[in-house]
Amino acid sequence: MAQKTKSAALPRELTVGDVARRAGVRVSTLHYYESKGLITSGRNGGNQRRYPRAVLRRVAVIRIAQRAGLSLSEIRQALESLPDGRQPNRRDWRRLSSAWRQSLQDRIENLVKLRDQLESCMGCGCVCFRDCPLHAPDDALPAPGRLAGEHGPG
Amino acid sequence: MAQKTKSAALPRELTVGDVARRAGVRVSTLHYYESKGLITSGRNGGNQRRYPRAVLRRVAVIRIAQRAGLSLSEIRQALESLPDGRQPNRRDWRRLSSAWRQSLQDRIENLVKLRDQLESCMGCGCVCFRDCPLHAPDDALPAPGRLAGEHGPG
DNA sequence: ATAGAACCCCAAGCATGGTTGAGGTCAATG
DNA sequence: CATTGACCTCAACCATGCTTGGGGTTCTAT
Repeated sequence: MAQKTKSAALPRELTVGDVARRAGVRVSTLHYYESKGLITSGRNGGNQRRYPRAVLRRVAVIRIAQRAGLSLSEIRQALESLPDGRQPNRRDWRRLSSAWRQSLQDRIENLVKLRDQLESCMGCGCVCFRDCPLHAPDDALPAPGRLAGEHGPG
Repeated sequence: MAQKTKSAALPRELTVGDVARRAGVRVSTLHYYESKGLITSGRNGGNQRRYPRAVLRRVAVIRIAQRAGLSLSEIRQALESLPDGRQPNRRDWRRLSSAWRQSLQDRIENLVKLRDQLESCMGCGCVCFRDCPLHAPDDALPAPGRLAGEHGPG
């Protein structure tokens, strides 16, 4: 027996159930991430997934990146930039996080701009939104199926 | 003839095409908004939609709210709080914008927190994300089909 | 009067991010 | 050895926010 459902002492390999429980996601989500190339798994004799403990960090990082507003495909691309053979180290993660921090920063700046103009602009009596600083025709709307009031797309 | 495709002088009523052009959205989007109860339209003798000019502001407001991270159903609810008979005035819009500003503010604060913890946390060597301030198990992920890197369920 | 643009409605389709369920296998326990 | 829970795959489904297309009508210009 490798590990129990009720976590035994420091098992070497994790089952999907283990990972799901520890990472706080559903098994179906892990399957989904795998299908999208965000994580990978080994298989045991009976074709069941077995994960190294490092997958926990990986999943955590994926979730964090989602909260930062990245799509799964963006996250996948970023993760692909991690070293191939060896385990990612501190430096590797730090590199990723810097890039993400920047895009997060941009997002924040946009929202702050919006916030600061919101009241004056919606409160004003102007007829013509075309001249309004908030009227951004080609501008980025939330991508369908994403972000949220940091709420939770469904 | 009420108005031309190429805007004549201050037409009283707008066609869908007019609204689409002026508001910078597709006709299909206006149909969609109507189907979701975000806007309404009158009809002419031939069953074609006719809009008062006020719809322009309404659409603009919808777009702004989307950028602020609200879902269409949240926006619809907010718009329903507008006065029924008369045109919304400055005060009405201001009330809406205040509420939205607050939710936008919350969103921003969350993202800032995330940003400030991102580097230290992803860069750190900790094994256990469960103890990490970035590990927010039940926490709000972007709602599927929404927001985006201010990009696009979502 | 007639062509062509613009409009109508409806159903289906797309993308994202998952979840659910059916039908069947594997593994740990008594 | 049998049960039971965990796992497997695959297809279908859900929600959001639209877009596309088909078949038919109405407008506007000439």
